[in-house]
Amino acid sequence: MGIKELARRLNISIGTVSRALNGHPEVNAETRKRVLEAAAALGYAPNQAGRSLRQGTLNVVALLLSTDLTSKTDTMFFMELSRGIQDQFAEHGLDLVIHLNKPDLDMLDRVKRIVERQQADALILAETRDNDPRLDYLAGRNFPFATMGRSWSGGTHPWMDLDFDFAMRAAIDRLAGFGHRRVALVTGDPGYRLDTMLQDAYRRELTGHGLTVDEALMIKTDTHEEGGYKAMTDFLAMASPPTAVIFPHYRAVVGAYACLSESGLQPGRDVAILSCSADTTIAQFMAPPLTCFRLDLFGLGRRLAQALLASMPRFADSYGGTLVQEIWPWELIGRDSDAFTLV
Amino acid sequence: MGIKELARRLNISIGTVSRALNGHPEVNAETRKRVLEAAAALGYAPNQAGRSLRQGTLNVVALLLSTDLTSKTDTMFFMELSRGIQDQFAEHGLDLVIHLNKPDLDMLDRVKRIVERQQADALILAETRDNDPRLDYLAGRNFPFATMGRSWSGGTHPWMDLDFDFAMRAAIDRLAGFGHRRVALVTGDPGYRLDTMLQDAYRRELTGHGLTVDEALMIKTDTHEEGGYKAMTDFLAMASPPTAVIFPHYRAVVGAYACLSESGLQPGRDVAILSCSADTTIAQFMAPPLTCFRLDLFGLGRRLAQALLASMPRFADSYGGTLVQEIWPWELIGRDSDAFTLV
DNA sequence: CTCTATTCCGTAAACGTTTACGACGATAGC
DNA sequence: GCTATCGTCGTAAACGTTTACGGAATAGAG
Repeated sequence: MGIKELARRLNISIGTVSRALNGHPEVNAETRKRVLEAAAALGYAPNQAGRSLRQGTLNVVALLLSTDLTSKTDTMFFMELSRGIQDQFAEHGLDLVIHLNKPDLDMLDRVKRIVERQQADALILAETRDNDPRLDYLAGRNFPFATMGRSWSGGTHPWMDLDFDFAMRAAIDRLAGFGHRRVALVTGDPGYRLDTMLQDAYRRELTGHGLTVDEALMIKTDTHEEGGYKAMTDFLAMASPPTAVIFPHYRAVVGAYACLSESGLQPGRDVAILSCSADTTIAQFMAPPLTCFRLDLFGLGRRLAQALLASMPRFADSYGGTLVQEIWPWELIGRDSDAFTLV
Repeated sequence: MGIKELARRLNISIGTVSRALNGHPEVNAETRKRVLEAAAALGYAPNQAGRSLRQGTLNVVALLLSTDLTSKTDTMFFMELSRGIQDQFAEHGLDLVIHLNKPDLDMLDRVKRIVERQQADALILAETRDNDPRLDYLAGRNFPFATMGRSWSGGTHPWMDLDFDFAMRAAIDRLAGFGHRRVALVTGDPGYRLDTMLQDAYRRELTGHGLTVDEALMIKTDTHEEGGYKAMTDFLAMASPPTAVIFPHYRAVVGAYACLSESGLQPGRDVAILSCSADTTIAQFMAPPLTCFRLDLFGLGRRLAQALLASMPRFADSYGGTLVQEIWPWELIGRDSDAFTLV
């Protein structure tokens, strides 16, 4: 059922049929009605390959994630984010598809392949690194893209990010208010923009509160359960362990809880645990419930999609065409995991 | 940089260039070498739209998931599964892309769109229901697809599934061995094939062990943290609560743990908790560690991909062309959450 | 009635590939 | 020396759309 067959049955030229389907003005209202009805009745849907070939556009935007990421950090974050992105794209008939990159394949190669084979009209990248060759490549080819998370690379491209400065300030405010003076931070492997920003903000806020920065209290490790477990083990083995630990990634908290439980210690009584991650359902049901940050992931996804659309020539006029680089707000949700005053 | 431009620079016809790139035999070894080198040097990559239009194939297989699923159940399962699928597809130059369906869109409509607009060569579906119109539609259109999970619909299509009969037998064997006689089961909303199979197996194994089936001990609710919390609350409010509870979905366990903790009860001492879910890292780091099932998700993904490929005419000869409908094994990993003998 | 403007629609080219077909020269068989 | 075979390659059609262009019919203006 191509457009040719549809036109034949209607006894109309395929040019007119195409125009009718695509809402061009120069077609009689009566014939348009006939065409649309016939298309619906016969279940006609335009072939993407043909359309793409002609207009050089696919109506597909790809979100590239690594399976490494998805097995090591919070997958829920991206699922919710995707919902928002998709919602915004739907208004323009765009589809979002997720490409998962295998760990043995270089991310840059994967990006190149998507661009060169024209498998998407635009890209959304996450897991941005301090220096990220993927962004430089895309910027160099003038390929539309947006990132979740800042980077030093890529020049002026649209991005959305979270307010890590605020998060650290709120976190250390709270912990200092509870009387803590030895506050630790457990981040991921160096190189990710996210982690370096957290470290910087951590240092700044500590000194801002008149506390000394102890490098031994900054552990860089895997951001999943096992990393959290190991970090907590290391802390407990110290001569003077921290009284509070910030785990930006919530999955690390699960490991830390397990470690404490094995030692007969209890989060929220013996050690304060605080996370800078997005508030997932699980945080609320941990024992004790975890202090973390609530944000509107769906809205963030929508905004990220808007940022990208504003940078695409086809859609720029609908969005004012301005460059979007924004910090998305979130809010600290105090729960029991750190709610006790140090004596 | 189309093939035309490439041919022009080499002073060869585009036909020969195409043949050289695609490994056809009727091209001189010397010219093939020249073509391949030039293609690599100039960064030529075939345009997918053009290729698709001509051969009617995209080299893309879509995995369709609902965001409803991803926000309510175990996302890790599908991430790991995808790795395996992708690994197998890579051997044939196929790409896997994930389409997320918004809850307000009917899954069947989404399937239809992918098929009619030809956005993929084949489909992989999950979340199979007892009666699943998606499968009937695909089977009717003769569109290649495979499912993760059985169904009554769709006729003879390839699928992979988990051995729920074995899981229930192993679980109830173990719990009965610990002396339990009142074993509860918390499954998801009715309609999902997975849940009905679990319920059937549960009934069968209970009677097989000489235990009576108490319908009050079978709760159907949401399969995430909140559902687990509620179910456990209901159990505790009963006149004679169950001494053991099977939560097939591990996220529900998190809620159950929280509920028990609030009541001053401890899993693995006061109540036995056992899960039939795949063993994720988090299960191992819960307090106490969760008894559940270990399986090779990567291998399962590969096998699922093989099942699909065997049903696709293009690849059938590489796989013997036989129909694959298999039950994938898993193994019970006993941990502390249920490891105590009832007195 | 003529001229022009407008409305609507058909024709055909173009997008980038792959591939059936035929052509050409070289080699071999007789 | 004629034909048959083989290896290699160029030509052109085809895939399903969209759209620039031009033409026919109609309406409006004078």
